[in-house]
Amino acid sequence: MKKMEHNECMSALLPVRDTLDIIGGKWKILILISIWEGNKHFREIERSIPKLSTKVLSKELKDMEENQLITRSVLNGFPVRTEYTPTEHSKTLEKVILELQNWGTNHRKKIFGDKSVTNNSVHV
Amino acid sequence: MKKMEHNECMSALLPVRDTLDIIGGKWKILILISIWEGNKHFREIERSIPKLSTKVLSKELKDMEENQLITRSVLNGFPVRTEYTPTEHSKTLEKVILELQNWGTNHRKKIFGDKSVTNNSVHV
DNA sequence: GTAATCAGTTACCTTTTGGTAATCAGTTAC
DNA sequence: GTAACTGATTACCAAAAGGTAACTGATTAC
Repeated sequence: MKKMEHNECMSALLPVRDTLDIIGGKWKILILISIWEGNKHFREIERSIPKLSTKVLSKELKDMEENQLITRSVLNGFPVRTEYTPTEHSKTLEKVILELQNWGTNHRKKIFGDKSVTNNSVHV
Repeated sequence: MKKMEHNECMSALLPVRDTLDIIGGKWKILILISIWEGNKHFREIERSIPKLSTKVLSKELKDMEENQLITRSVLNGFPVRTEYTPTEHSKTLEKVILELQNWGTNHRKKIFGDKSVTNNSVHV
């Protein structure tokens, strides 16, 4: 594995910040996955994610469009419909998300799962 | 690559949330790397990261200790010193961080860089 | 005209996160 | 005893993120 270098201000971490800004927050990954799964329309996405409000969804979709994770197109018709579709670029996030998921799973095991815990001095 | 499944509430994403909670925020990764690089003491870590305040550092170190990313030991002596050392478990984050870094770098290229610009015109 | 659907926006509020500055407590050097 | 270093904690603020609920506009169905 590549070794991480330490320069003046660890500017190698700027991209890390970027990524965290783009997929961080409470809803972004949820929304992205919902769209990946085939939900295309605003209300459809909204309904697929419990507790997500229209305001937040609206804002997140804008961010995600800016970051080229989705494209938005308006279909003129009966009740006007918008269609959100994932970009190819968005697919490159799958690997990142799986890595996060993986680590989280192992971390959970590490923290709670080991019943033969060797850690006597756990402080509250 | 493993396919992502969609269940009732996408509970497979709970671990993703965990991970983001643990390494998210403005300072956690910075602090972790500083410690990986060999900074052991409170002031040492503080000084290695510009703009980081004692209050925030103090809080983040506690969180990181709780999450078993570092261990804290107090050495009694002259001016009392504490020593923070990275755990083996923390090392497993390297892969995750590199993945985030990688994606961020490529994303930057995608968004700004398509003119064969490497990294000259990076805006902060 | 009334209701209902789609796709949002707006105003207002609460919670979380981060930042500033002062202070505390212990110890050494002068 | 006063300053300076260590490792913090506390009180007080400011900004960002997130939540609630009402409302706009357009169109279709009744």
